[in-house]
Amino acid sequence: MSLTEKQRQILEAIIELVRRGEVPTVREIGAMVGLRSSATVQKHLENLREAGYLEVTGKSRGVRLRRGVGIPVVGRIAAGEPIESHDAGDADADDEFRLFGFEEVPVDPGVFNSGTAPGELVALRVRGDSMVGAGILDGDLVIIRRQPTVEEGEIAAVLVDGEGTLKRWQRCRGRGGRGAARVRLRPENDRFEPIEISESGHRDVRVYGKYVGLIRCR
Amino acid sequence: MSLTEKQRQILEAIIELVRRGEVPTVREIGAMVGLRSSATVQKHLENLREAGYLEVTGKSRGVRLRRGVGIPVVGRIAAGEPIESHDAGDADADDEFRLFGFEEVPVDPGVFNSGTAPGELVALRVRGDSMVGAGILDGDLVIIRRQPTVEEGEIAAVLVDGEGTLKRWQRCRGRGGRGAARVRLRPENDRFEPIEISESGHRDVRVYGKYVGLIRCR
DNA sequence: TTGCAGGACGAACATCTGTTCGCTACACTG
DNA sequence: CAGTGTAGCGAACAGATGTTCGTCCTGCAA
Repeated sequence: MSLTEKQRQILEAIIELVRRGEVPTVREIGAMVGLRSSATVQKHLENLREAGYLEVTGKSRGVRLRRGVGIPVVGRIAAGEPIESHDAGDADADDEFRLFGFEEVPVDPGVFNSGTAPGELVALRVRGDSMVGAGILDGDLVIIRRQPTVEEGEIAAVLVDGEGTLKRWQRCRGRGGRGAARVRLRPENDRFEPIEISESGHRDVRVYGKYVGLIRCR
Repeated sequence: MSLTEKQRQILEAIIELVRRGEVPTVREIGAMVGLRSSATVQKHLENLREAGYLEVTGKSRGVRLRRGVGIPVVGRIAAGEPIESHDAGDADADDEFRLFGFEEVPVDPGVFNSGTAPGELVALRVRGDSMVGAGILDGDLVIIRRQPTVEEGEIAAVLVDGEGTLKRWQRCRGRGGRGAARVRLRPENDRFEPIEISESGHRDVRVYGKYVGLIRCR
């Protein structure tokens, strides 16, 4: 059951308005997506409601989002041996995921976004304790800003052969300064060994995003 | 410039409605506080707006709270030697504080409240690293649920002679099982020593609240 | 007493807003 | 071709909603 193009447009318009702190009317939503008749918008709203994306009270400005305002929890990530994260490696499903993930932490993304565009944050549940030295415990929710690279020494969510792990990112040149670049994924726990990977090797290493924050609820 | 009783009532009514996920109208607010005329409510809203508590758009359901929906940051707390927390020991200013604190983390309190009544959570900025063993770092924002006692072994914000510190709470009977009860405040860092206090002694020890969560933004 | 300010009421008004109805257009299917 | 479903438009309507106006009451100071 996927959304039509227009339904997706309307849903995103509502999310955009809500992120601005507004509570839209039917006609305002219509104006956002270029629909002149409130009746047309209403048909779409009804469909979105049936699909479970909205609640509609019937009163004025009665459209309520069921998701899309917090930070989506898109899966789990290993602090230890890499485990599969929800949408790892599935770039196509990614957009859908970020908007309509199964679960969401009702936290204003602005808490973790310093001036960056909204919508690029995801949360991952930590499994394992290889990062306790950085104050990241088993069960914590780490906030990851999606980006393809990170700086030397930053903590990153990294995909190793499609499986996610949370480690400190270090890049070290091979011998002689011109050899194959290497990546070292360093844990923050003496009981774990760093993972070293030659980039020209057979293992696939990709930065999924940068660690920008953490939420713990006990 | 403090609020009149009626203004306070109205402000709290709005906060209550917003916490329920509603966006109130002038008349709905009036109904909450027992005012029959929308004109009366509007005068109060205008005053609250001038006092900086609200924004009013003029459109329908156009009342916006400037604070009161997130978790208030009421001060700093030591993970190390006790330091003064914002409203420590000032029970009278407490209610005002919790509603209208200087700063607020825009986080749904429900994230940290499991079934408990809303409004009793505060956030404190951690200073020091005596709790790194529990994954609580310098600069973290700890979420504290206000309560007068905690269970043995739980982490608590404790007031020692009016100054706040974050430690693991342990109660130990004095010699012979009937001696003066003692309190031990145990840090989670080998470089710090526990604080031991005899309850019958001259030092004032009070639990400020229980550590229920943490937010870190880097 | 007079005057004034705060608080409250009810009525009235102009929009705003959700909703409904009828109509058209297009793509697809039989 | 007729039938069906989706998408769109404009008009109209009833109720919701912010706003304004005039009035009344009470407490307080001059």
